[in-house]
Amino acid sequence: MTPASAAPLPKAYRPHAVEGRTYAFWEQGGYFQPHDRDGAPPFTIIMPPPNVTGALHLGHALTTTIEDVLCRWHRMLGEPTLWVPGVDHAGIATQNVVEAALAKEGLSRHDLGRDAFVERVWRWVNETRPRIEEQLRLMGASCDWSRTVFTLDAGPQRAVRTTFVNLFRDGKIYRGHRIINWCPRCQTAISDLEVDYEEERGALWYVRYPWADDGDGGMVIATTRPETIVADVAVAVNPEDERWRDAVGRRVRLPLPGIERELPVIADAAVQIDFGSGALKITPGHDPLDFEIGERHGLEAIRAIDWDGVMSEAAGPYAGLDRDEARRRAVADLEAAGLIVKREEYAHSVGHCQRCNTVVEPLVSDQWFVEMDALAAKAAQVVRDGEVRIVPERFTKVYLQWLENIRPWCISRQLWWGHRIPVWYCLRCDGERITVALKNEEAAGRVSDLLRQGFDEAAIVERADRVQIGEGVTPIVSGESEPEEGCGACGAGTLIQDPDVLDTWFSSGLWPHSTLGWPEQSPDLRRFYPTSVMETGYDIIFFWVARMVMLSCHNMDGVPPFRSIYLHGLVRDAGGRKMSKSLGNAIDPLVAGEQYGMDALRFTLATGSTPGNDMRMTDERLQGSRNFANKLWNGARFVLGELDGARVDRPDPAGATALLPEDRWILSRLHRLAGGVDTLLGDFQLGEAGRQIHDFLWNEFFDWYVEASKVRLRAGDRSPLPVLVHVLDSGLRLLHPYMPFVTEEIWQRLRPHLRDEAAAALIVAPYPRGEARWIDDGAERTFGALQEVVRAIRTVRAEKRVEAGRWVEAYVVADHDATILRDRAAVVEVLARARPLHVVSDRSAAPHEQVVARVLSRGEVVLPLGGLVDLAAERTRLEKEIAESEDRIRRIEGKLASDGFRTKAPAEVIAREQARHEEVQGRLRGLQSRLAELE
RNA sequence: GGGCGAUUAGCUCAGUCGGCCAGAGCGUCCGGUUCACAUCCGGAAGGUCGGAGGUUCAAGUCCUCCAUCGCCCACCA
Repeated sequence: MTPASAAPLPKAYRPHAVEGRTYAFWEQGGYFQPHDRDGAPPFTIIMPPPNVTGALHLGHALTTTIEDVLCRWHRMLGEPTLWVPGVDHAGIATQNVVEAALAKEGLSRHDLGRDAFVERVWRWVNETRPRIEEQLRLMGASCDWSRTVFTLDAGPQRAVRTTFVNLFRDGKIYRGHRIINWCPRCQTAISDLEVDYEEERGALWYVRYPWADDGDGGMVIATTRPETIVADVAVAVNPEDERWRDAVGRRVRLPLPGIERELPVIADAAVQIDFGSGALKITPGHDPLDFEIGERHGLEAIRAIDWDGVMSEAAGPYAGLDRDEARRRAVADLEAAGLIVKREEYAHSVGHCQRCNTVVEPLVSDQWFVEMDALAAKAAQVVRDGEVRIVPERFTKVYLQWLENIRPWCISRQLWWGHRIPVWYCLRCDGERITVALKNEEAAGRVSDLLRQGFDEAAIVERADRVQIGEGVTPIVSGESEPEEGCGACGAGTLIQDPDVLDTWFSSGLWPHSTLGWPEQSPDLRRFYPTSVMETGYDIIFFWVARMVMLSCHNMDGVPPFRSIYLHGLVRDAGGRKMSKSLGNAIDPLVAGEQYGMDALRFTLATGSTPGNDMRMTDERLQGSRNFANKLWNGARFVLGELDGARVDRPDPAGATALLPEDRWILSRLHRLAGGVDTLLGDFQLGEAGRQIHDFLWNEFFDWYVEASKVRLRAGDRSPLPVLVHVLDSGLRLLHPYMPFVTEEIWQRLRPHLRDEAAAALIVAPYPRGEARWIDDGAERTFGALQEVVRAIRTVRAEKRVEAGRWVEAYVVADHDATILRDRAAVVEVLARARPLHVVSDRSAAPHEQVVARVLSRGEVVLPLGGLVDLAAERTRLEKEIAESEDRIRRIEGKLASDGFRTKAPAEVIAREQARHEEVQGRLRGLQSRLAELE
């Protein structure tokens, strides 16, 4: 850190010269690590780990800013503060990026084989991960880098396996043959949450299914997916539906040519009577509702669409066609057969893969699931009981409703990048049902066949590239990398691991405890769990937040992972659109930081947002924040310049009488602010707190106190220095969480002037608390009167076009406030450029001719302006003000006269109204007598 | 189909136990080279707080309905 005596401060704040150096100073000082102080309870935030896939965007910047503000605040409050940084391996997203890179070389992941592909991803991750961490450093994130975690590190790996095994043994994880969402492009199952539904214009075809025993009639059935007719196994109607009562039990013929199948008509309450014709074709292989109905009625699920979205052998004449082409052909064939009764334009929502936007195909397959009911009940309970608080509160309802309607979570993904499922199968016991493709297409087939071809078991495991597990295979679940004892059933058979990996969110769900060492009972886990706040965007409340609560409660004996959940909104562009690379409207946080300074970016993000609401980011706002940093810099430059090497004591409340009114005023304002900020930050109202700090520093401290202090300083009186230094020091402390760089830089230069300052750095200097003994209503009122006089004179000057530099004589008629105005006349003179200032107690003591007067709330300002006075204009203005005052008095009197008000309003409010009444009355009298003079 | 949010000055937004004449930044207009700062200083104009009811002594704030925009959830064959 540059010593304070170094080069003089440049005229404008230069972020680049400060940020990197200051961050290094903090990091080397070890301030980012938690330090025990008097056994104070710790403050802990686990950072939502950014994906390794890319650069930080403004959403990350917002997260980082809010969490850093909270951490810096709590650190300055003296709490041992821990902010754990981390990075997420981001299964599908990362695999897609690396596969896209491979595709440019004309390769697929299968050309490389699993091991080589995973190695390639690791190489890429090792390049991008440091970049992301570097970006967090540039933002000023005060997180503990000695504890940084990657979701695929050994610790989290172990946490994932342990959780899987425990849930499996509890019967909460199981392998099931069920319908799932399948992305034909990503070639993997995805969970319900990873499907985005988009409204699409399509068609609803009404198709006649002829009776099996009577070719003329039949049932008319509406469908949006004629290509799935090939996989129909039944037709269902509602048991209450009178129209179809006689149909139940009969059979219809599958209407497409080339497939001979009769479909029983069944009754099921899930069928809606008022939709379409009331009859529903049942395709358990390709529709979730049909699958359920099929389960109830023991129907077969035919898979007519294959993993790649192409019709399978089961589709008969349509086999080999793409599903879209198959639809067109099916419609054409139905039309040709005269079986299309009608076609309606129809808008319905179609599921798309969140990652690649491909239309998702519901398919029946073998996947791993988590049974959620018990986990969800617990997660709901801790929120309902208030053990965990959600901010803003309205998201509580959203959270609870989701948990109450939860369904099993499909956690297996047919990817190579991620946490491998800790399950093995025996080649000897199950070799008839396991299919393996070996690397480089040496061979492929069932294990039993490969063994016959001469591959030994070890070679198959070693060279397995793709593995498919058939039905009925017995899983061997193990928390260790491989069960040493081998197959329990046959004793010694070679094992092959389940090829699937887990949904990324499974490992993310363990984050609050896996980062702290679980399943080890580590010192960090004991000390920092449960964490204090989970801060993230409302868009991942289900994906991540709810799952963290569920899995953490399960693993940590029912103790929820955090006390508060703070949800922020999305950052949008100037037009309110979501920022995205493809729209080209995304502001890169690092570019913004480069341009305006990181403090400016942070301040804009922190003060531009309110809890849970989206915000817009514009260059204008960034400029405003940059200007604020510069204002602070220059204000500090002034104070430091005046100090001239002096050391000062803090103002002493016991000696408060030695302080002048403006001193007591600014100190009172400061403590009022500090008290408010304390409350606001405790309630996660970062934006409001930041704005108040901004307004105090600029509009009160710099605009009024600093200007007022110049009166004494120029007269050689150094008595304002302790107040200037103290308020600047406190302001820097208050602002530090928001604008850490510029405040630390200034503070390091201010520190030598602070007598007995114990803190070595602002980042660990105590945060100001509002102290009641400094609150001074009298000083605030009297200085407020002084401000009113100054403003009145300034307004008159501006209206009358008095040259800015010219001094004018002024009279103030004052009664109550005469003392301060007389004592501090010099301040009024300088701020209003009015000299000499005569403070008189009666209007008659001020001149009447050729003057412009302003009636104040108490008293009057009179400026003898000679030829500038326009009597007619004065009269008009006075009449307008009189009318306003009279109107106001009428309203106040109406209120005071009301029985309801006098009997029901609090005494305090009544007193306030009465005082106001008197004040306006006084003002009105002043206005009237002034008008009378002009007549 | 259900739920949530937004609607306040020309623009972007604050306004969280209902209680001064509803605030800020930007923009606009007028005026400023005062030795911290033109990334600045002083002044001004500009709002029936989306609409209609209601509760209350008192409503931008609470309740009901409506309108427009946006979001989330849902097995819309």
